[in-house]
Amino acid sequence: MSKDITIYDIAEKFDVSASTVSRALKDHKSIGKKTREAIKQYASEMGYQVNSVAANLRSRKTNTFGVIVSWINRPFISSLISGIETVANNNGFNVIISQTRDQYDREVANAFAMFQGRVEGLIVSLAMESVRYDHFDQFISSKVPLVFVDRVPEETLADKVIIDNFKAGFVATEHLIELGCRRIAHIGGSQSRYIYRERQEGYLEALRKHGLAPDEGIIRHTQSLYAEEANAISSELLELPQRPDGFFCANDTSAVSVIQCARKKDIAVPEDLKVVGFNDDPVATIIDPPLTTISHPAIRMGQIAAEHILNKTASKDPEVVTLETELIVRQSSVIAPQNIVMP
Amino acid sequence: MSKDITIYDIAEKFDVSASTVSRALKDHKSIGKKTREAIKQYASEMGYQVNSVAANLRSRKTNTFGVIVSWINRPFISSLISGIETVANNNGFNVIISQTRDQYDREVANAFAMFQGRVEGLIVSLAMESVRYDHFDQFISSKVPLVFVDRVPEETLADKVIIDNFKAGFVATEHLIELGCRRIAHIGGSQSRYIYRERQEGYLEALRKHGLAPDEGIIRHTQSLYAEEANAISSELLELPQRPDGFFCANDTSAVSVIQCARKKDIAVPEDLKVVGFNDDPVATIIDPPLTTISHPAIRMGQIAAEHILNKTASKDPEVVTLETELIVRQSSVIAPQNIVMP
DNA sequence: TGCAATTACGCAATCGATTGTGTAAATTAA
DNA sequence: TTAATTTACACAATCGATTGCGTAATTGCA
Repeated sequence: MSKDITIYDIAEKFDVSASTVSRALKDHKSIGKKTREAIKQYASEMGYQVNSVAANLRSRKTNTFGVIVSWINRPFISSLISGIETVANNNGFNVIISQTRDQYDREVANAFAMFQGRVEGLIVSLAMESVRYDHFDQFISSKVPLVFVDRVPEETLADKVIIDNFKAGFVATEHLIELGCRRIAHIGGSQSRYIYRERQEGYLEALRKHGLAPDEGIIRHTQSLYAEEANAISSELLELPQRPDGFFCANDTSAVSVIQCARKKDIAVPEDLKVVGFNDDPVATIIDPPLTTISHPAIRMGQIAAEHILNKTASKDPEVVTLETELIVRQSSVIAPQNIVMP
Repeated sequence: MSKDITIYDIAEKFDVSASTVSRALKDHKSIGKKTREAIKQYASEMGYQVNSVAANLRSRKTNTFGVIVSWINRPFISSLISGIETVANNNGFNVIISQTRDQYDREVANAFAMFQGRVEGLIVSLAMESVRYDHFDQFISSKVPLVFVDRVPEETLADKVIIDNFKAGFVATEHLIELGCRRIAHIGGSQSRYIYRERQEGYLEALRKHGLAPDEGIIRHTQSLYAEEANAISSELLELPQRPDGFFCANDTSAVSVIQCARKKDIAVPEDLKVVGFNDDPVATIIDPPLTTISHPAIRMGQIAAEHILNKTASKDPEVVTLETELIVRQSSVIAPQNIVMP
């Protein structure tokens, strides 16, 4: 920031006061037409731009949203951010982003930095590790709009935009059962994250409904849902004497690992092993066979979260928005797929 | 932003001046030890946080970087941003992001918004459409550090962090030639983007070096390098009487399209058709056969760009940093791959 | 005890833009 | 022509934090 031109410079030029310039520039009617036009003309010639820092100080606003996510470079997250950015940008807001790398302490640090930065709204998808949420209390008590998305706390501390993870887990699992699977494994995420617990609960409920006994041995949890962990788990499970005939995975990355692992072991998918993932990442249509998975409306989720912040005027009770998902059936579960819209 | 506590509140409490509080809080030695400690103690109890807007106004700084990219939710871009964010965050800077959606007018609008927001540095990856760059002049003339990454203008208006696209295109194509391909098609990006022209030039140079005549009919350009366009092109080219025996694609998305299209037509990859992509997106290892491609150091590129901005003190001449890439050989080009490090 | 050297702070301007209130000058109405 | 309005703008405070300069009070030393 070098020596920019200010309203004082313009005021001096026209031998008027800064307040006149300020008003002229925003077409305030109390400024005479000639003066107004002359000032606007000159300002635009000189490339004047309001100093938003000064304006923000005066107005006590920042026009900025904060976003805290685990990693930006995950398909779901980057689409989420894309949705947030679109809405924010269309409404004159900036978006500042920080990554927790799934670490609790970074989440805390980032939350404080965002608060100090006086963001006018915060959108958060929790770190895998976090089990305490009091670093968000400052937003709530200061009435800064706060929206959790996707990886949300179980308690309703603030607005949430989510999907019905239980139902999705249930639908995915029932789909496998209806296709004849009787021994369905589950690769889940950290059970300290509500969404992964819910997906697992949905899975368990589907087993229960169909009279299948859950087997602790083939229900596994990973720290990160990364390929490495999923590879290790699937290669172990696929060597079991009683090998699973189905997998419900809490994300697509791990589902892809299962398929790749099965191929190495010459296990036919979907004939001998049916796999369902979660998210509908781009890889889902690339893997062979294409992955049956749960669609996850990332962009819309971001848009809705951003809109929630924009519309958050009165401090109403926390609101929970649940978006629809869909089971997208592809060849990793059946030979001739057909989409099933969730009721 | 509600009624936060300010240094004036604290000053009143201790019956000192605001300047004393300000100095005490930053351990200025000219403030007596007792006063200093008492003030700091009280400030932290009250949860005082400096109003960075006010501090920024006074210091004429914003501690903010701007980033302008085409789409956040592309693997390369989101990794780039991840790298930028990491460096910025570690140095106390915020990152604000905007998407051009590959539209020139949005790029212009975003550039002006960033300038008005007084970012202290701007990192840009050009929109596919942009052919004029004068909306960046304001940054240059105001000496706001400006770094172009990846999709850069041909002229060196400002710092650039790039890869050697010509060399990469050359290496990729020569790889195909050495494997016996004699009729190599190219799916390129918009030729108004320098990087895609360079990739194509490298491709052409490899053909030339090996005495192969380029065939305009199998050199195609897409607007977006999206799957749809690439599908149409590859399905057309693979129906040609003189069908190509190799494809060099300017990104992985289109290379994947080629492979999928070939499979539909029962063309064996790599036996009857060898394919090389660009970027090493996650899908490269998921597609079957895994895709031979050019590694693209997205995260490092982002880090370096951010570091450049941090270190930009004197207004030196524009600097160009060229990062190394690597041809990553996988089964889409040879049965038994082996990596080739580019010299 | 007297004077110089510290110590410990306060004052006031500054960073630009904004806005409520006040007031000359110009215009209108009577 | 004079009083009543309007018109068109200036003043000054405000948003919080920062900082150069100045000064009263305390301490040190001879």
